[in-house]
Amino acid sequence: MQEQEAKAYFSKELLAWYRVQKRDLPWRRSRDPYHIWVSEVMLQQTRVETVKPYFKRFVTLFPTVDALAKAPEEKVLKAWEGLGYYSRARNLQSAAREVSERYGGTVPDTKERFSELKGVGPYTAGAVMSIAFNRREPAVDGNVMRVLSRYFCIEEDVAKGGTRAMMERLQYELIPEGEASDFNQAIMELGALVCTPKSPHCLTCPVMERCAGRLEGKEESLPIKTKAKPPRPEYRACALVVSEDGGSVLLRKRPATGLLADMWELPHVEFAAMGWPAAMADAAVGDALAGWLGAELGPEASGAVRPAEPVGVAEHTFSHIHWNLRVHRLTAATAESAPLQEPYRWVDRAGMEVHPLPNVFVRLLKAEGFIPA
DNA sequence: AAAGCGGGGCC
DNA sequence: GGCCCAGCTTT
Repeated sequence: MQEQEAKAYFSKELLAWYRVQKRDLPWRRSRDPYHIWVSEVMLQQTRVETVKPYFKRFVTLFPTVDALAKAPEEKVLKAWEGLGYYSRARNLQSAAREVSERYGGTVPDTKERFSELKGVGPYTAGAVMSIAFNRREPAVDGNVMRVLSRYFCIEEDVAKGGTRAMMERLQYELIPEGEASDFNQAIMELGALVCTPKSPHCLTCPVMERCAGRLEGKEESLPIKTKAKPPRPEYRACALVVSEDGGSVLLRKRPATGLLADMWELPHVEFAAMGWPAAMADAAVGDALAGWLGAELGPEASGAVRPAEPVGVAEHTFSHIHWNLRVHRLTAATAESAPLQEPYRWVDRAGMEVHPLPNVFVRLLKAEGFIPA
């Protein structure tokens, strides 16, 4: 049957190509399932080049499951700072604690057990089980969806759950006996290096001859995916409060759930939540922000917060929200005269090392000279 | 099934 | 400036 031949051809040629072309990546130098696991979590929605330095630093700081389990959460988040999707880090540490307690620090080697851990979904479970233990499990990510939808000319919407399940069955059939680790890495490698989202390099593709999408002239239009909604705008006033001696800045810790959970940030507030007009002039924003922050900090500090000057506008786009931050420098009484209560804290330059900040605030503090560029 | 959840690279 | 990406969790 022709389809069986197309499958056997795909598996054989892809594996041969991978043996020659595979990249030397930091996590491929380790056989430690924990290291493979860390790399797979970091690689969720994140490019290889971005992950490389984070991975090296992370496994140096936390070389074993037990080391990660014992570490303070702030240190883990700090090691993740700038990578985004911070729940990945918190879930990974939670899972490490589970493995440490229930399995004595040994990573489970079955998909059933491993999948019970926090932050481990179908992709990560399949990836770690196949790559680290050579188990025959599919691991369908964006690369695999793209490669399979093109090679087999699958025109179903890859955002649908049913399509994903079909891809998993297909990938499972394609895995040659005893070759799950290399084959799964090979198909992802092809997606990363050759079968790229835009302008795929078909002429150097090891399976071009029998690629149905290519033969139909659809390699650029596959995979078919429904578009994401545009992010909704949020207009916010943001306070850059530097202490009187210039050595500290006022930060606050975010709640343990939701956007940027457990991260630190400059205090800010949404215009709409305060009933402020979005088109408010700078002077009015400074006054309103000072009044709001004074109330936030409590009676002792109230009235001690005063507007200084507008700094400018910082913008930051998340996958679902677009922040427009009107940043103002403010002055405030410092620790001695007005003790702060949580979640607020004065943090000096050295203290920045233990306070994980989202990138938008790191950039802001660098631009204002508080963090060295 | 849809929405929430970051950030950077690429065209 | 828009689009895309080595996903998981919650609702």
